[in-house]
Amino acid sequence: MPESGTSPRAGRAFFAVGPALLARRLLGQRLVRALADGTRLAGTIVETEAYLGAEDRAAHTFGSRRTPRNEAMYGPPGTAYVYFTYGMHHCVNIVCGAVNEPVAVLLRALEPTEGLERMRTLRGLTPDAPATALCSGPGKLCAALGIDRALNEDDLTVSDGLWVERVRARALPDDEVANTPRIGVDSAQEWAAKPLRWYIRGNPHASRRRKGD
DNA sequence: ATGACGATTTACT
DNA sequence: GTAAATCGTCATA
Repeated sequence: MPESGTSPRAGRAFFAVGPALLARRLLGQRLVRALADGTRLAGTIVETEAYLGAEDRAAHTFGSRRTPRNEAMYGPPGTAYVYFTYGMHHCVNIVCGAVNEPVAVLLRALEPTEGLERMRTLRGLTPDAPATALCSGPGKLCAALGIDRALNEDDLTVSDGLWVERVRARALPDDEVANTPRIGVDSAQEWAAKPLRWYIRGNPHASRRRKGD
């Protein structure tokens, strides 16, 4: 596959854990996108959120809701769940847990490492745009990497278009990670306050909207 | 068929 | 800080 000289691709076992654990373990790993023309884009995952499925009022699968849109959430761990929202943005999740357990991790921000010029083009930004403007939010990240619904339901353990590379064998130490409530789920009542968002402390590429960096 | 609503971003007051 | 942009999806009828 197109991975000479790179780190090993994350396989099924890496994703077959609960969403809170996967969200935590994805930090510091590399998300890679191969465009149709072969261009390789990549970035270090610096911000994630866990969505806990049937019990989680903020999740698309709350109450075990199953529709054409969220069908990917019921796929095997390592499946991409890409959805379109607000009439203009895409967001990408990685399904985890067990088969038929609709839980996933939303990828919220990357520190871009490969293909920054192309990312600027895809984002519609000028060549002098700062790197921190490229992937510092779930919608921005998808635009910068050319991720849309064509990738929905892709299996990241074998996909030629999108995968995760394990650039570190162990999770980041706790003192380098911050944990806060999720963004944009204020209407989820008691679930809005649960600390299910993680980001690399002090990293300038994370989205920022709440107090506490 | 209709209407309300987003797991957001950007531009403004 | 507030508001507009913009449209697919889903519940209701």
